Amino acid sequence: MDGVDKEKVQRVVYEMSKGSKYFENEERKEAFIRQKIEHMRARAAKIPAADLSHYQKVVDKRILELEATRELSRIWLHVDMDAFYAAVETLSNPLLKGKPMAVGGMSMISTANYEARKFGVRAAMPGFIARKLCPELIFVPTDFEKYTHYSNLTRKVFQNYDPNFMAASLDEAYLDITEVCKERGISGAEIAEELRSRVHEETGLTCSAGVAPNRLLAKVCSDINKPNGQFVLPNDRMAVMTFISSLPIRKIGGIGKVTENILRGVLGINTCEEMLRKGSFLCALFSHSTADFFLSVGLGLGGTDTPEARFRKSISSERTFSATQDTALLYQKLADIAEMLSADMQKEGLCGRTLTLKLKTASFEVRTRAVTLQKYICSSDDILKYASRLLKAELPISLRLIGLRVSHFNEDKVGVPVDPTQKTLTTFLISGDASTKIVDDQSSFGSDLSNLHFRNDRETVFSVDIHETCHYEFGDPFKSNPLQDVDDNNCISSENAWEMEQIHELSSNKTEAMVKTADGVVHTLKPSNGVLWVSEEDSSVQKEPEDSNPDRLNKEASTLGNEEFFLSNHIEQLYWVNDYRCSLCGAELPSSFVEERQEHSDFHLAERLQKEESGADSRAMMPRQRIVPQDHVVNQRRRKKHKSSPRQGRHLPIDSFFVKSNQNF
DNA sequence: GCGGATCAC
DNA sequence: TATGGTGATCCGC
Repeated sequence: MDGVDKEKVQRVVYEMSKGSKYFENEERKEAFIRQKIEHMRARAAKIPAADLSHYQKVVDKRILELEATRELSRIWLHVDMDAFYAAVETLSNPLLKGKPMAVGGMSMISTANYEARKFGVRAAMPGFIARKLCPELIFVPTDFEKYTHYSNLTRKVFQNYDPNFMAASLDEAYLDITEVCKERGISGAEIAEELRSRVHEETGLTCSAGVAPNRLLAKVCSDINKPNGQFVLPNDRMAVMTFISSLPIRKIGGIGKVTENILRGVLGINTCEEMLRKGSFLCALFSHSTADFFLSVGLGLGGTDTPEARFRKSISSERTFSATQDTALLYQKLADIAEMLSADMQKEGLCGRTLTLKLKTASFEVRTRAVTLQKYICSSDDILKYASRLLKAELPISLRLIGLRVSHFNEDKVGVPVDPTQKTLTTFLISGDASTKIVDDQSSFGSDLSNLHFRNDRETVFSVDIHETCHYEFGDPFKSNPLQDVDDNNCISSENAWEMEQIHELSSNKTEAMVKTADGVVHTLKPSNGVLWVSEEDSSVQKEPEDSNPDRLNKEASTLGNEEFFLSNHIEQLYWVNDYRCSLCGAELPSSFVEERQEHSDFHLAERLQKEESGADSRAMMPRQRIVPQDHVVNQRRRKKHKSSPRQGRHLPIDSFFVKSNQNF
C-alpha cells in the first residue's frame, strides 16, 4: 500500500517481538525452513542430467495434457468485500468513519480499515503492536452476528447473478456469470460493475471484483484494484499467459509464505511463468500432485469445475490462556473445551470416532495427539474421558493452548439438531428465501467456509429432495446425493427424543428381514423411505468395558450400546465372552485391562477393514448397505487432490462471446 | 491412522 | 502484559 513506511513498520514489529517466546519460536521455524531449503538445493544440484531430461519429457507431456483441459468458455467472478468487518463496524457506528480502526483486541486483530493500514496495521497482527504503530488506533470487538447479517445481504445480491454461487467465507464468493452474461448480452465487466453497485445499494458496503476464465485467476484479479475496484482478465489464452508470466507466485491461493520461500530459495522461482521453466526440477523434487499443481499454476489453470457439495470433516474447539503447568488447572481447561466442543457437536448433530488433542506449549511448540475409537462419541463426558488420557501422557507440561477436535463422523443425518433455530434453514432452503437467517452461530474469524454446505448437508435428512432448491450447494445435484450421507450412518445419536422415536417407528415397520450374524445374534432389517436400517433386537452383544461402568449407565447407556453395535459389521463382532475372553480369537483380557482391550479391538477392527478391502464386495450383503435407487452415486467420496479438475472434451474455441479485450495486455 | 506443517480467512 | 480460532489438506511415516 502507498504511503506505508515498510521499513519503519518492520522495525517496530521486530522491536516489539524481539525476545518473546513467540519470536523465538518463529526463529526456530525459520531456521528449520532454511535448513530444508538447503537440503533441497543440494538434492536439486545432484540430479543427474539424464534424470532431468527424463523429467523434462514428463513435464512436456503433462503440460500438453493440462493445456488440453483449458476451459475458456466460462466466466468467473470473484467478489471480495473491502475490509469487511471494519466496514460493517463503521456502518453501525459512523463516528468511526475516517479514523484508523481495527476489529479485534490487544492480542489479535482480525481486520483493519484502510486508514489504519496506512500505518502498517494488518489483519493477523497482535493489537499491542498495532497500537504501537498507530497510537490513535480504535479497537472494536468482533461481532459475528453483525457480519453474518451483512454477509447475507450480499449473498442475496449474488444470487441474482448465479443461483449456485460458491460462498468462500463471509465476505468472499465465486460466481459463474457465464449464463447471465449470455442472457443479457453484456460483458463480465459490466456484470461486475452492476453487481458491485447493487451490493453497495443493499448494504452500504463496497467490494472488489475479479473476472476471469477460472476461479484461481478471478481471485487474483479481485485483489488488483482493491478497494472498490475490479479487474477483468479476458477469456483469451494469450491474455492469461501474459498475465501469469509476471505474476508473483505468492498471489496464488494455496501458495503461502513457506512455499514461496522454498520455491524461491531452491529453484529461484518468483513468478508463475518460472514454474513452467523449472518444470523438470519441480517434478524431481516434489510429489506428483504438488508438481502438477505448480504446473497448472504456470499455465494459469484452476477452478473451472463445479465442485461437489462439501461436507464438514471435523469439528474443533481450542482456547489460548496464560501459560500454566498447573495440572489441575490444565485438566479444568480441558474439561471446559470438551464441554464447548460437545455443545457444538450436539448443535450440529455430529458424532465422531477420532479425537485429537492439540497442545501449544509455553514456547509455542504445537503438538497433536490423536486416538481413533471404535465407537462414535459426542458427549462431553466421553470427549473428556479420552482427552484426559491423551493429556495425561504429556504431563508434566506447561501449556498456553488446549484444543480438541473430533473427526471421522458417522455422518449421522438422523440426528435432528437440538437447536430448534436450525430448522429455519430447511424452511429457508425450501422457500429459497435468502433473507432468512442462515448462519446462527459464528464464532470464529474465518471458519465459515461453506458453512452453508455443512448445514445443508445435515438438513437433507428431513427432506431428501431439497438439494434441488439448495442455492448454496456447491455442486451438481446428481453428484451430491444427500442420501449418500445416510450410507454409513449407523450410529444413532442418543441425544434427543426425536431420534429415538424414529428408531421406534422404524422398528414397527411391517416389511422386515431377519439377519443372523456370525455371533448368532438375530437382527431385523427394516426399510423405510428407501433406506435400510438396522435395529437391535437383541442386546446380548457386550458393550465396551467403559460402558459397563455404572457411571455410564445413564440415559446414554442404552443407545451407546447401539452405537457400537451399529458401527461394526455384525459379522465378526467382537465381544468379551464371560467378560474376559475375546469372541474372535479367544485372547483373554479381564475387564480392568481397559487400554489393552481397546488396542485389542482396534487390532480386530484393522484386520476386518483389511479383509473388507481386499475381499470381494461382501458388503452388499451386509446390513450397513443402504438400499436406495440412487446408489450409483455412492462413490462420490473420492476426492480430487488439486484445484484443476478440467472437464475433458469441453474445450471450446477461444472467446466465443467475450469481446471485451483488456487494454493492459 | 498419526503427527507435523502449511494455508486460508 | 500481550501473537487467535476453525477447518482443510498434504506428506512422510
